[in-house]
Amino acid sequence: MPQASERSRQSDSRGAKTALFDEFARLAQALANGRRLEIVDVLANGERTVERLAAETGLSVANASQHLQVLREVGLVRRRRDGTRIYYELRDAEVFDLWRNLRSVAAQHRAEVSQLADAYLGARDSLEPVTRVELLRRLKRGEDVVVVDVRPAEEFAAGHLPPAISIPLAELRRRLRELPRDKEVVAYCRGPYCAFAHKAVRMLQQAGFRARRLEDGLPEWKAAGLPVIAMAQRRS
Amino acid sequence: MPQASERSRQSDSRGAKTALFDEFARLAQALANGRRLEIVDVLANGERTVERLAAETGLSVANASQHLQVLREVGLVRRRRDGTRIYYELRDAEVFDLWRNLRSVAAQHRAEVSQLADAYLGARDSLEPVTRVELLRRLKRGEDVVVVDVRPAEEFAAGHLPPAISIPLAELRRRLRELPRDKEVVAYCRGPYCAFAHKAVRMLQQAGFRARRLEDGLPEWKAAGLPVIAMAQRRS
DNA sequence: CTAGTATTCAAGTAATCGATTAAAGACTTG
DNA sequence: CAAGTCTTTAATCGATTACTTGAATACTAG
Repeated sequence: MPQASERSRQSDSRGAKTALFDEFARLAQALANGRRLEIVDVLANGERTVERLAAETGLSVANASQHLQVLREVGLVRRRRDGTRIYYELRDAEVFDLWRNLRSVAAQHRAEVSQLADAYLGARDSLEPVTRVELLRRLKRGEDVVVVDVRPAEEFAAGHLPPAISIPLAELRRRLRELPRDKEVVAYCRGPYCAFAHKAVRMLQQAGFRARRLEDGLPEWKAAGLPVIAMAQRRS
Repeated sequence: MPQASERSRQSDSRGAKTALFDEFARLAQALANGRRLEIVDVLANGERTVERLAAETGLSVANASQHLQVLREVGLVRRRRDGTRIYYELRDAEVFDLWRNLRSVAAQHRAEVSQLADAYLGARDSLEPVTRVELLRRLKRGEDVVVVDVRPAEEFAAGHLPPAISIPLAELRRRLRELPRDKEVVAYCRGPYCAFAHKAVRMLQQAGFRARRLEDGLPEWKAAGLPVIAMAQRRS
């Protein structure tokens, strides 16, 4: 944006309008990077240190830190210090709404997105995912459903569905015996573009379980105003 | 984004995730420019030709066209041809939601935005704006309110509040006599970051009218599911 | 205070972006 | 089909972006 700074400096009416809309654009600019969006998607599940974010997104620590500065400058995330490490989190629920709105529009209007989603998440679900409403109804009726949170244990601790048990995807294979074969297993993770639950359901189905995926993840559940349980916070 | 294209080309799991989130980012990228956001804001009020958009945003026609291609490539706008000219419009209501969400987050978290908004729109309203709910209540009660749409006549024709009369800002000064002095005048335009209604209210107040601004514009009214009247379409 | 860990900053480089200008396309009208 | 209008494309150039590497900063523990 070559002239942007020049035009923004003006103070007449057009210049003021330009400057105002450039400011809105700066926010979009902060979201205009796939790695930053991955970071936002992870942070929607709870705060993280720079190092963990870097590990989860496959970025170098320095690079992750730089991305976090970009998000911080526009107010999308905030941080708190705990001893030598720094935890980042989304500024508030509206930031998550924005990310959800963005990906929703992208998914609706861009064929590329659903193709790439299939490529990443695996082919379409063999079974329809369970909707939030359906899950709630079945839980209330006392039907036989087991809800499994397959995210890392830390995220389960930061907040999870009330009836859920925690079996991180990495541990699922060796903890299959903890799951009942006479009930349906419903797995969830970080959201519709997180691969954990997809993988978990495939693994469970191959092992002979009746398993389905919750339509989306914990952040969406929380955003829908449904109850979430958090465990006692760990401070280093 | 130097490596983006390389990484996107991979087909392993990380590469697939990278490609997927890069695709989301492409949408944000399209919004990451102040001029394109101005275009979106105008288009929320109805379709426009390239030439008109260029005039309204102060861009050259070629430049406006290029921005429109960017928006079109990601599916934010679509176009229809009418003889020699081409009309662009927002793809659907969700695109407007996204823009609104973006500017809402920006306004909430960034002090710069409200400063720049004041600089562009003039100091804070001397009177609180009228909320949609309040206006509806007063209209239903038959209280004395006159609603004025101060946008260009074309936009009024494309859709307006049922009780509104059209007096484009440019004509307001010489059409003051059409407005009653014993009623309150409520002016609206394109939205909270459009200067028309602000200017109209200042002009009216200086001319001795009781005038206030509707809290935001027609697109938000429509998005709230409230009734909108459109006049017969003009085809070239 | 020193060593150690976590995070941020700074410099360098390849890729991308945005505006201008000029030329080419697309369609209508005579 | 030729002239005219509206729109798009191509080429160019300065500015910005993202990642890497290496060094600086901030804090804790001993």
